[in-house]
Formats: sequence, structure tokens, C-alpha cells
Amino acid sequence: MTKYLPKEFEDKIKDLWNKEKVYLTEKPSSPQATAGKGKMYCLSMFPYPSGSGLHVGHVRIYTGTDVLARYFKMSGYDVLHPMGWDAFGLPAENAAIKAQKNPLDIVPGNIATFKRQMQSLGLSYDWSREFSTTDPEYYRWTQWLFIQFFKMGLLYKKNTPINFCPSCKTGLAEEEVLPNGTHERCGKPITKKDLPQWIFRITTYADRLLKDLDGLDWPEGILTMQRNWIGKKEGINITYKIVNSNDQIPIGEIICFTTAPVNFGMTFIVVAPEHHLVKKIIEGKIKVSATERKNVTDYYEKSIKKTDIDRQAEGREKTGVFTGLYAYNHVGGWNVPVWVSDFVVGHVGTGAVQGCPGHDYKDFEFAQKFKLPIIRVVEGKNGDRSPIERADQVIVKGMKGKMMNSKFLDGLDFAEGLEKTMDYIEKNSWGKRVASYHLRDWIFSRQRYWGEPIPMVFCESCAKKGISWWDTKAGKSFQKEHQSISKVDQSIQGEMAGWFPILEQSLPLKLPYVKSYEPTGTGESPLSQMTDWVKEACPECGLSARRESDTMPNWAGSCWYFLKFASSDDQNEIHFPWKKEDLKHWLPVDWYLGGAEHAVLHLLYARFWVKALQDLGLLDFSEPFLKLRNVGMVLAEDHRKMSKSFGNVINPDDVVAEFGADALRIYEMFMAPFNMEISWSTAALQGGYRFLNRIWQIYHNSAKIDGRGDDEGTKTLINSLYKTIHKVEKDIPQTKFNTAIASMMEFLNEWEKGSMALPYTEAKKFLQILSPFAPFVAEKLWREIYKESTSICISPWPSVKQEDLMSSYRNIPVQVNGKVRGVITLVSQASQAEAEQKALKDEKVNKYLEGKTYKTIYVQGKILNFVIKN
RNA sequence: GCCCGGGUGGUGAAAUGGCAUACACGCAGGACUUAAAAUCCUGUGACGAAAGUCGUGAGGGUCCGACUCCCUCCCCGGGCACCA
Repeated sequence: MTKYLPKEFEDKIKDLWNKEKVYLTEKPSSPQATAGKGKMYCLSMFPYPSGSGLHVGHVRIYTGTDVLARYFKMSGYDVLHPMGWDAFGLPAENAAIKAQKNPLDIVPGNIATFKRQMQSLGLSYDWSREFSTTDPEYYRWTQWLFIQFFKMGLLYKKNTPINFCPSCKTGLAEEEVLPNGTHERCGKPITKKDLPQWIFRITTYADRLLKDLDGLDWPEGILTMQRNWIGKKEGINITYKIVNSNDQIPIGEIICFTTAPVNFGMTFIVVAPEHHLVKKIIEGKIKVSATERKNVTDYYEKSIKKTDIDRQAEGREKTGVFTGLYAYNHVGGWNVPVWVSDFVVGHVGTGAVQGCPGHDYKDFEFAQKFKLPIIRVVEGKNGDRSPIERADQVIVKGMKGKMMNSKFLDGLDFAEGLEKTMDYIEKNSWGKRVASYHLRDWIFSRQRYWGEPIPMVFCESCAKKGISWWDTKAGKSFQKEHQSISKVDQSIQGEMAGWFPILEQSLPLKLPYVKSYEPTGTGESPLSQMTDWVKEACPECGLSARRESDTMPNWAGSCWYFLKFASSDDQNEIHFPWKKEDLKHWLPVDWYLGGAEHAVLHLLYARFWVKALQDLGLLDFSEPFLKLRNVGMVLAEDHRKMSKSFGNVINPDDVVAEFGADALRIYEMFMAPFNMEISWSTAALQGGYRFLNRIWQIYHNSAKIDGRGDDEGTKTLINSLYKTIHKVEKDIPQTKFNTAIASMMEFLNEWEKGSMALPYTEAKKFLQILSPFAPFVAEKLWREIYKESTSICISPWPSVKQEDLMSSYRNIPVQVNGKVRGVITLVSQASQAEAEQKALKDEKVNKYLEGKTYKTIYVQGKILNFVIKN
């Protein structure tokens, strides 16, 4: 008896696959590609190649995608299954700083390790399409795309605060700041520092990003999270005239955004400390009494200095001061006081809130604290019209009730009353219905070395003359060509004077090599210190100009990598890097698998870029990922995250060495539904190994694989095999890998029993359905037992006819009053009368029915239920 | 506080309105072995001698029938957080 020793053949099989090039993608025009069922683009979120090598969590997602890719290939689809590296980013940079090396010298080694590990797992990638986001030949196009987005008016520069550590004199990413507001490395408190940064106008795509979610086959939870992140709210902007205490002459306006204009119950207005009105009061441009001005100034100073920690420490206790100003509530017909408070956030809505304390919890708290009047305008439960004195009496939007104290609205339902109010306000031109979004513009600058250099140049001289790129010849012709999209804001055009893209022919703008680099001390990018690199002639006037020294964020490379994989083109020419036929053939991505931690940002950004590219006429689809499935995390055996500091890390190399790649794959696919979190279990892994060992043994037992096929036992076994094949092919596209494997185990149990044997050619089919999960052992037996010379990976999936799945007999549970009392075997087409007759012969069933009157419920092929009447 | 997941044997889990616990792990007993490992066989939700009763986080509801659908609540995990 030969033993199952995966170590002895897995490497050889891997070499065979490489030699035979079984994973190479067909060209779109090839006969293989056009003859089959069509294309299938299977993609996993590509990894950041860290120094610690592949994690068993990587193994899970990549095996899942691999099972799909292998299954679709065998089923006659033209499959694209690529892999690459998302190698820019903070962790590599920090590791490099620590090691006093350049990331350029570290990353290639990490990639090599990842690739070796992936190959040892038998992942069926077409490595001819491999690339890293850090390859100049790749990021040249990332930079090119940046330039196109700039031309569209989607990018602008603006002073925006960054996190800054005054002690380390360095800018920090959000993730380097601890929750208590200190720097994770030195423990000192961080501050904010204003720096001019590139910002993406993603908000102009908010509506499309929201609407297009409807057509996607994504997990409901992820869709909801995207919707909430975009956070569209339909409401109304209402403009209020401002007067001060002394006279009634309007001296300004406040615009309030609200989704629930309960204006007959409005008794005050609150503005955020950042509101322009506050600034005007402090500067004396709006006159209020000296005390009030001092109060507002003090409150402003205090709240602007407040860090998030201070705010949290104060909890929900409301603070604020009266500004001395009043606003005219034209709906109600009275003046309301204007307050300033930091519970109103500057960047949400208009930064000003109309206070309707009877019908909003926060307004209620504020009114209570500062003794502001509370008016009830909606009846409570059972027509309660009493004054609102407690939080639980507050009637907020969404609750039911009739309007009261609201003149022409009285008696209407609350929801209807709000609509009527908005109509009324619009009719009088006091306000306008608008949508407000949670989504904000995307800060795209990083003051870091390890990212794509932003390919822009700033010319002082052109800036002084007010010349923007859109004033140039190229700019004008671009706008002419793209009239529908390039409605570049006048404000952006003005602010961007002096900024020009570098010449596209000179791309890539390479990241300069330096041995090591220190933080600049100013929070600026290390590139800003490289005076030679930063110098460049202005593309417009030729005078000396300065290159942008910020780099792009890690997201940039992952926003379009799925497009690059589709390219079969060589990179010799300067044009957008994909042939139209490649694009048309492969995109969009059919299957996208990845962790739920990317539920919002990565997916949103990639969707945004695709839409912008569509507007540029470069793509003819609007959504990159048709089907999305999540993979659950793999925790350590102790249910904690795997981490060096816990000493609970499992290295896939060790597992492969001990149990083989197939056992690891089977284990990770079998342990739980694909999208659920699992904790590692070496014991359970051994179960996977045992399963494969039993398969190995049965194929080396000739009595088991040369059954005659004409006796009843063999027929039954073949029928079970067909059912298993059917179950597996139904489960794989639902990513139900665990139940697919369970059904194969079940079949193997049956096959092993007694003298049951499969005919030689039928037994072959079991190897084929096993091969997506355990490709090494399936390939080995395929070649050894069946003497095949071409790979099992490209063999056609064993199809099963529908009639082969029908078995004529069914076991039907028999219930009395819903409790199971027996089981009968019936022809599947049996009538109710036949079923009843048979069931009554069963003593156990009969016992309960004797002498009783009952009715019968019969669902053919499923259940027979007797219900006793009394 | 809000949003998103989840709660079924000793453990990972299966069943999406029709025999609750498939499959696997673990455990117990047995076979093989001088012995161990490996392998194989048998058993394994709880209570009960058995008949049987109970049992899918808790309580209620719909239904002939509920892990599955509806309502109320509890617990665990993740995300956001004074979002107008």
C-alpha cells in the first residue's frame, strides 16, 4: 500500500503546471476564448507584500478565488485569474525607516517570498500579468490618470490640517495617532498643522455612487455601509435674516439645513464655532454688545483649541453662548435668538441648525440647559397635547402624530405636515429643497516618500499672472473635446493658477532613489528637501518652477489595478495601457473577493475612478465589480488576532511542509462558511489531511475503481456520485465551499463501505470535482492512475444529466399534530391517498390516530402530517 | 446612542417553512501492534431503565408545521459617533 505523502509530489506537479503553461490566459480573439461559455474575471483583492510573508488569512481568500477560477475554467469559461502587488504605503515606509534602508531595496524580496508561497499553494494565477503598483511602468499610468482627473477639474489644492507630531517633527497618518490623541511611537500629544493638499472632488459623484449600488450583486451589509457612508439626506436649506438686539435692520443671513422643518416649533438657531457669522462677530464686522462679543470670542477660542479628547470627556453635556443676534422665523412669524455651540459641526449641513426642541432630542437638551422655550407642534400618543417637559415626550421625524399649534397644518399627519411646510417655504422663496451628504471630498496628498510622485509643477510666475492650465492651448482644446464633463469651477480655475501637469511624454515621474531619509521637520514630504529633483522648468512659460513633492496615497494604485490586469499589451507605446479589445472582453470584474474591512473606502474610491474614466470616454461601463463576496478573518487558535507579540502566528510554509498544500486548502475551505470569521485549529486541519489520505488509498485500491456498473449497488453508488457532482457545482458559485467538501466526504464514506465500487471512468469524475479544492493530489492521481498527459485543470467538468439525479423513491416523514411519528418510503409521484394508506400501516402512526377524526396535510415529496380535530 | 454582522451538541458547523444537529474535530470503547503513532470499526444533544419528554440566546405571535417569517427583549463581535 502506498502512502499519501504530498511532499513527494506537490513540487513536481507545480513544475509540470508551469511547464505546460496551464494557467495562461487566452487572448480574447483566440478560438478557445470565443468558443466557450464566455469570459469570467475572478479577482481577489491584491495583497500588500509585508515582510512577514503570507498569512493564513491570505491563504483563505486566495484559495476561495482559486476554487472559483478552476471551476469556471473546467466548466468552459474563459477565465482571467491574475495576481499582483499593492506595495506602496505606510508600513513599507516605516519598516524602511526602521531598517535605515530604502523601501525600493526591501520590497522586491517581500514580493519574491509572497510569490513563492502562493505558488506552493497551487494557486492558478496567470503570472504573465503580474505587476507591482511600485513598478514605474505601472505608476506611470497612475500618474497619467491623475493628470486626466486634474484636467477634468476633479482635483484642487486647499489648505487642510494634517496630524503633526511636534516632538518628532513629522506628519502622521490617521492610523499612527492613538485614540487618546498621542503619537503611537513617541507617546507625545499630536497637533494639527495646515498644509496645502490635493483634494479629489468625489462629492460631485455622490449621487451616481449611490444610485449605481442598486444594480450590484454585493452582500447587503456592504451595500448598506456604502449607502450610509455617502449618507444622502433630503431636506431643505432655509435662509433666515439676522438682526441684532437693538434695531430691526437685517445685517446678515444664516442658512440652516434641516430634514424636518418643524418651523412652528422653532425657538432658536445654533451655529457652529467655525461658522462665518462667528468670525464676523469676533472681527467686529457684525455689531453686538461688548459682553456678547467677548462671550462669543471666548467660546470660540476655547472650542477651537479643544481636541477630540476634551470633547469626549465632556460627554453630551451641551455648552454654548448667546450671540446677541436674532433671526426672523418667517413661518412662525417671530424672532428667535442665535446661539453658538460646538454640538453643531462646521462641516455637516450648513454648520447651522434651527432649534425645534419639541421635536429633536439634541435641540431639547439644549433648550432645557439654556431655558429656551419649547413648543409642541405634534400630538403624542393618544392625542397627548400637553407641554413637552421630558426627553421621552419629544416627537421626532419618523414618529406618528397629528400636527397642532401649526395654523394651516393642524390636523395633518406629521410627515405630511413637513412636506407642506417645505412647499410653503419654497413658494415664498425662503428656502430650497436640497440634498446633504455625509461623504466629503477625498484628501489625496501624502507627505511621504513611498508613494507615486504627484506629476504636477507649480510656476510662481504663471501663478502671479493668473494663468491656469485651462487658459493654455492644451487646456482649451481639452475642454472643447470634453464639453459634457469639464465644467471646471471658476473658483478652482482661479485657485489652480500656476499649476500644470508635467509633460505626459516624460512619464513616469520616477521616485528618486535615496539611501535613507529623515523627516523634514516641517511635516512636508521628504521629496521637498531634494532640491535637484524638485526643480523643473514650467511646461507653460519655461521659467524655473517647482515640482509637487507630495505623493499619492496607497489607494491610488488599487483604484485601477483590475484594469491593468486585463491588458495583454506590451508597454512600448505611450498610450493608455489597454487595447480596446482587452477591455471589452474582460471588464468589468465578474467576481471580486476580499475582506469586509475594505467595505467602504477602497471599493468607493475604485468605483469613483471608474465612473470618472467612463466620463472621459476611456471605459464603457460604470461599475468595476459586478459580484462581491467577503472572506472572513482567520484568527489564531486562542481566538485572538495572529500577532508576533502573542506568539500565535501560523506560517503557511510550515503547514505545507507538514501536511501538504491540499490539506491546508481543504481545511480552510471546509471549516466554516467562506464569509465567517474562523479560529485556526491544527486538529481540524488534520481532518483535511485524513480525507485526502483516504482518497489516495481508495484510488490505489483497484477493486474500488473498476466496478462493473450493472448491479444495483454500483448503480446506487453512481447515483450518489452524480448527486455529489451536482451539489458541488451548485455550491461553488455560491461560495459554499464548506458544504461542497462535506458532500464529497459523505460520498467517500459511502464509497468506502463494504465492497461498493465505482466503474473506472466514473471514479475519474470524482477526481475532477475534487481538483478545484485539492489540485495537487487530483492531478497526481489523474496522471498516475488514468495515465492522462494533459492537466486535470483543463479537463471538462463532468456534467450530469437531470434525469440521472432523480431517484424514484423518497423517504417522507409522517407527522401527527406536527410531531414526527414515522417515516414512509414512497415513489416521488405518489398521491395523497397512497401516502395515507401506507402511513396508516405504520403501527406507531396508527396508534395516535385510532378512533380519532383528523385532517391530512400532504406536500408531495416532503411531508405527510395528520392533524387531529377535537 | 446609531448602523452592520452574529447567537444551534464538548468544539467548528449543517438545515431558508417540512425528520434539528449532515460533514468534521474532540472524546469513549474496540481491532491491529511487544508498545506507541498511524489506520480501521463502534458509540457520542440533554433527561430517562424504557416508552417517551425536552431541546436552535429569552419571551410572545403567525402556521397543520418555525433554527428559518413577524413583534419585544438580552448577550457577543465590528464600524461610526453630538450628522441637524
